[in-house]
Amino acid sequence: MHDHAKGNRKGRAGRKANDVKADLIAVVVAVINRDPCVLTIGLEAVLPSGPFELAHRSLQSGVRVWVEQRTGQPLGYIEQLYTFADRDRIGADERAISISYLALTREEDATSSTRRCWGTWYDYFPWEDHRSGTPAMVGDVLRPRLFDWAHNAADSATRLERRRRAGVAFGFDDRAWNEELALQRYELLYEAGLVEEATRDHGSTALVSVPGRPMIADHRRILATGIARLRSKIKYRPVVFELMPPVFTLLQLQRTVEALAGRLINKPNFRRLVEQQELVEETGETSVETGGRPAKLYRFRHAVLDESIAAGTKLPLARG
Amino acid sequence: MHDHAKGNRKGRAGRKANDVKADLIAVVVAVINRDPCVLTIGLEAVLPSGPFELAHRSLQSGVRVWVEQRTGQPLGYIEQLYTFADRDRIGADERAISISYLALTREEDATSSTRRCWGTWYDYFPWEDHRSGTPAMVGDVLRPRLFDWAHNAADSATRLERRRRAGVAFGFDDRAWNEELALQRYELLYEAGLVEEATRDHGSTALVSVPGRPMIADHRRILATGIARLRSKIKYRPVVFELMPPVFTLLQLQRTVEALAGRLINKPNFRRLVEQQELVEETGETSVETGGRPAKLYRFRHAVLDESIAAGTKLPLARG
DNA sequence: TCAAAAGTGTTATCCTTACACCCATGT
DNA sequence: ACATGGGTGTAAGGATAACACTTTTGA
Repeated sequence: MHDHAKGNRKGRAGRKANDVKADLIAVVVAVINRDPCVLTIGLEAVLPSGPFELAHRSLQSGVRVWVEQRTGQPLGYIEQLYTFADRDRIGADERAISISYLALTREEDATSSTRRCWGTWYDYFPWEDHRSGTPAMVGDVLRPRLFDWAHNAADSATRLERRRRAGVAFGFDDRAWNEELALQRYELLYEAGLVEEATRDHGSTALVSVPGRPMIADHRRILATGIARLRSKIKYRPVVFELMPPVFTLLQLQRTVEALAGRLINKPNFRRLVEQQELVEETGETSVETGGRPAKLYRFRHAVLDESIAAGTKLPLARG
Repeated sequence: MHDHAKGNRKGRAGRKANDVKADLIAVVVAVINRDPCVLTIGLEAVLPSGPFELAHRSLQSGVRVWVEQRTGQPLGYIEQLYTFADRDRIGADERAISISYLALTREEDATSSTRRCWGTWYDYFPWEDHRSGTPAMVGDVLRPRLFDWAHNAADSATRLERRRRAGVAFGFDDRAWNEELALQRYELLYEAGLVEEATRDHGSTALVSVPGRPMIADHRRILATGIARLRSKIKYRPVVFELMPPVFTLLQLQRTVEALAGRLINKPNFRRLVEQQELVEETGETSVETGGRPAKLYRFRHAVLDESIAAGTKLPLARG
């Protein structure tokens, strides 16, 4: 969708002062060995990207071209994440716009090219993995640092506000952890000056950063946006299957969802959920896997993509 | 969010062949007299828009500037909708990118400027208003035309596929109507050549269009995107209040939601839903309105924006 | 007195949640 | 035997949906 033509545009004059550079940038995700991985290029923490060019048929196909050229990784599902503009740079006569995309794929080729570099996203966001309980660093490091930050605010209204925001984002003060708030958490840490990018951007070096690998420019924020979007999307649209092999067991499926969500889920209930929504069908085969009773193998029912597009109604409609 | 700076960019060379023009374009919504209205400029069916300029602090502030300059309408809530590129135009050496936004506001000023022009969005999408039952045109016009289109497909697989897509989008064949599919419906009609924009874009004049006012360029598709987004969003985020006066009755609130959703909702259940989620609080006053018993007046509890950010969990978490 | 809108209650049903428990295989 | 993972059952609690009914005003 969003790919058919725009009509009836007035002819344009030549390039003008307000023209901008448009960059395409991709968060490419695969789950490898129960770890949610993101594709970076070279040895640096850099997301694959490139300029949008005349030759590209559309923005999406531009993303495909760049990623496949630079990493050799073919992409499956793609969706747009967000578009943002550079902040003014003094003396610059041009600005750049970044259009970010989320892409899902499978790493099948064991021959990991040097161009292709997969890394767990929890290297960048160690506070996001709650599969073995809340990480110690959340209580030991983030909580005191964030509370300090709150406490150092100028007025008491701001102090309370910061406390509350930290509490909501990280589940302090008896609040529940919400895995979908990945972006808010990163932005809060940035605002509090607790990630390297913040001190780097502002030229200050005062605060010691919190654990978690930084990325170039604002790539870590884009990655956080992708994680948040994916964690929210798996709940109402069957996108997980883009990350699965053609045939899989229900536990493999569960582990994949757990990897993305960063939390453990209840096995019996998860199975019922999947079966009840008729997302999968048995292949008839069973797997001869590591340890335990052989598991039935399933495949994704591609038909569900057509069928319902799950209503998702929350409105109490009349005379139903 | 998404407004802090990008760091460490390499210096850029001067303008290059791949630079593009970036347009900002806004779907500005208000509900006036129980009708969901969209802001257009002049007498034409044109959404307010303008180029992104060096002077703008960010994309969002650029949208605010343009809309307020062109229409005098102050904007409240704003969110990004989608970014897309023009299709190649033969011989063009430049392309344009459109970044579209959804904005919510209230029309308070009864002195409707000539610059400001509000029109029901159901003028553009008459098939979307199901508040008085399914519009006759859906069964009388759209259904036969879409079935013809399906029937005229080259192969039988495509015929079936088209039938199914039409059925899902418009609720044919005993399917339920889903108000969130506004964009799919428009795109289906475009693909079937049943809206003016389609024949205009392809230079053909063969088919007679279906009722519904066309817009310039692809503005109608952008509007459909905004409608779909808003219809989906009101279900899980309290954005309706951006469209309400500071103080209102529960029935006014219900009518506003109904206007947006294009369907009637059940009064008692709606009230419970609102009260249960503690979205509003009584002002203590009652309204002396048109006909019937005086209604309690409510105001939005802005606190809810902070509090929960409603989990929206669909995963069966373990040992919760 | 009636129309119109405000507001309350009650029930059946479904979905989610939380457990408890048994099955099949390899070592 | 037991560890590991596969797989089923069930009962409590909450949310939703459907509908019936009472209250308060103005014309």
